[in-house]
Amino acid sequence: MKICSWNVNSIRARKELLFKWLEEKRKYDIDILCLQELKVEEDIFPFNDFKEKGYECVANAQKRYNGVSICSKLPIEETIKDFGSFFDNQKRLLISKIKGIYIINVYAPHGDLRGGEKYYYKLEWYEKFLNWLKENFSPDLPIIMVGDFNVALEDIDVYDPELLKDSIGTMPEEREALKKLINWGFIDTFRYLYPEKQQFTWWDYIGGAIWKNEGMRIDYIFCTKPLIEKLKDVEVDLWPRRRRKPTPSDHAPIIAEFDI
Amino acid sequence: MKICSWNVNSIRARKELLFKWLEEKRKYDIDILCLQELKVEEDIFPFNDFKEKGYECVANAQKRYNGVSICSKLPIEETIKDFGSFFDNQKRLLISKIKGIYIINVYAPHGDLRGGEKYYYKLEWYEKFLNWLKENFSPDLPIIMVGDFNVALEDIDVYDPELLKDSIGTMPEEREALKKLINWGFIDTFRYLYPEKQQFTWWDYIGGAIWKNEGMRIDYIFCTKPLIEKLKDVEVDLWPRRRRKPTPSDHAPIIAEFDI
DNA sequence: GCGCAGACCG
DNA sequence: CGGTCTGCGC
Repeated sequence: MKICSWNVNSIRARKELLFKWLEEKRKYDIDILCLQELKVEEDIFPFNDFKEKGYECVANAQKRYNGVSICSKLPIEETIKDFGSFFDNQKRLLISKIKGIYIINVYAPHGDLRGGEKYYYKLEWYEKFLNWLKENFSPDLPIIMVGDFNVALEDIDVYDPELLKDSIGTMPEEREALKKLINWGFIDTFRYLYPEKQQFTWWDYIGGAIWKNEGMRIDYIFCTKPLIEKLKDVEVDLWPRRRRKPTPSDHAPIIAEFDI
Repeated sequence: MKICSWNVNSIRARKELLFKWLEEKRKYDIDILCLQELKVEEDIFPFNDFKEKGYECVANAQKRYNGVSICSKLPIEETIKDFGSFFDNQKRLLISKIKGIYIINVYAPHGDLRGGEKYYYKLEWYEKFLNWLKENFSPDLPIIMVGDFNVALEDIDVYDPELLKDSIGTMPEEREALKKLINWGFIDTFRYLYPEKQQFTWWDYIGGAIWKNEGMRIDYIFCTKPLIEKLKDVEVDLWPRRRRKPTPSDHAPIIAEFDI
C-alpha cells in the first residue's frame, strides 16, 4: 500500500499536473493521496475527476487558505473533520480510517517570521494539536500521520543551516514543537530508513532553488510503532517539481510504501 | 502593401498568439501592423521580438489601459506621439509617416454606458480629435487611419440592432461623432468594397459570442481620397479570434491591401 | 469573460 | 515567485 503526501499549493492551479503525474509517472500506484493547501472551498474540489480515476475523497477546506484532502482507492471507513473547540476555523487537519489505519493529514502553520503573531500561532497550534492527539488517540493504534509540517527537523534537512538558522522552519522552538509531537509516539519514516541521507521536499520558487537543490525537508510521513515493521520504502518524487510548465507546486510529493 | 489593425487586448497576453499568427497564418505578409490596447508601458513592449521578425516599431503606451503601436517592415519616416494640450494623458493615438503616407492609429474611448461620465468623454474625445485633425492635416494628404473606434456605424454592423439599440457603440450620438470624423475626408474601405456585407470585428467574450457570430464592426481602416484608387482588398481575419487556447483577443485583426 | 493592479499569504 | 481575492475597465 502506497501513501502519498503532497502540498499542492492550490488544487485548482495543480489539477492538470496532478492527474498527469498520477497517470503518466505513477501509473496510479498511489493508494492514498493526502493533499495540503487546496486553497478552495470543498464545492470546488475535483471529487468527480478523482472518482473517475477510482479514488474516493474527503476534504476539509476553505477559501483562499489552507485546506486538506484524503483520496483513497481503498474504502474510507471513518472521517474526522470537526475538531471542536480545539482549533479556530483554519482548515488544517483531516483524519480518515482506512483498512483499520488512522490517516492523519496535517497542514501546519507556516509561522511567517520569528517573534511575530503568526510565529506564536504556529507554536501554540503544535501544542494544541498534541493535546488533541493525547485526548483522542493512543500511540498503540496504527496511525500514519502525513503532511506539510513547516519545520525542518535537523540541520541535515536544510541546504544551508548556517545561512538559514534564523529562518522560519529551522528554529529551535519550532523543531522542539515538532519533536514533542513525534515523541508522543511517531517515527519519521524517511529518517528511519535513511539516517544519513539529505533529501528535501520543498524548494523556494525564488531564484530557481529547485535547480540548485536549495531546499528543506518539511513534509513528512510519520507512523506509530505498530506499523513500522510494515514500512517498505519512502521516496520523494521530484518529477512534478522539476518542471517549468505547467508551473509546479513548490513542494514535491513524498510517498511511503507499507506492506499492507 | 498590407496594413493591419488589431486591438490585441494586452500585448503581454497576446504576444505568443500574435507571433504565431504573423508567422504561420500570415507568412509575414503584413507590412504595417497597428495595435491597440497594449496595456503596458513602452519599456515592456516587445520591440526586440518584432525587430527579429523584420519590423521596426514605435509605441505610445501607458500602464494598464490604452496604448497603441505601429510596427512596420518599411522605414518609419516620422512619428507623432505628442498631441500637446489637445488631449489628456490617455495614450490613444499614434501617427507615423511611412512611404509618404500618414498612418494614424486610433484607440477611441469605449464609453461605458449612455449618459455616464465616460460616455461624454467619448463624445468629446471625438470632437477634439476631429479638431486636431483639421488643424494639423488635410484630406488631400495620403492618410490611412485605422483602429478600434468603438462605434458600429450602421445597423448592418451590429448582429442584433434592435436588442442593442441602447448599448454602447450603436447609439445615434456615437455614430454621429464617428461620421463627422469620416466626413472630414475619409472612406470606410471595407464598406466601400462591400456595401452589403455584414462582417464583424469584435465579439464579446461573454457567452461565447464568437461561436454564434454575435458581434459588431467597430474596427476600421479608413483612407483619404488620394489613396482609394490604390485600395485592392479588405478582410477580417478570424483565425486568431476563433481559438480557445491561448485565449484570443475579443477583436479580430482587419487587413487592407493597397497597391503601393 | 478576460485583461491588469495591488494587497495578502507563503 | 506564485498562488488567491478584490476592484476596475472594457
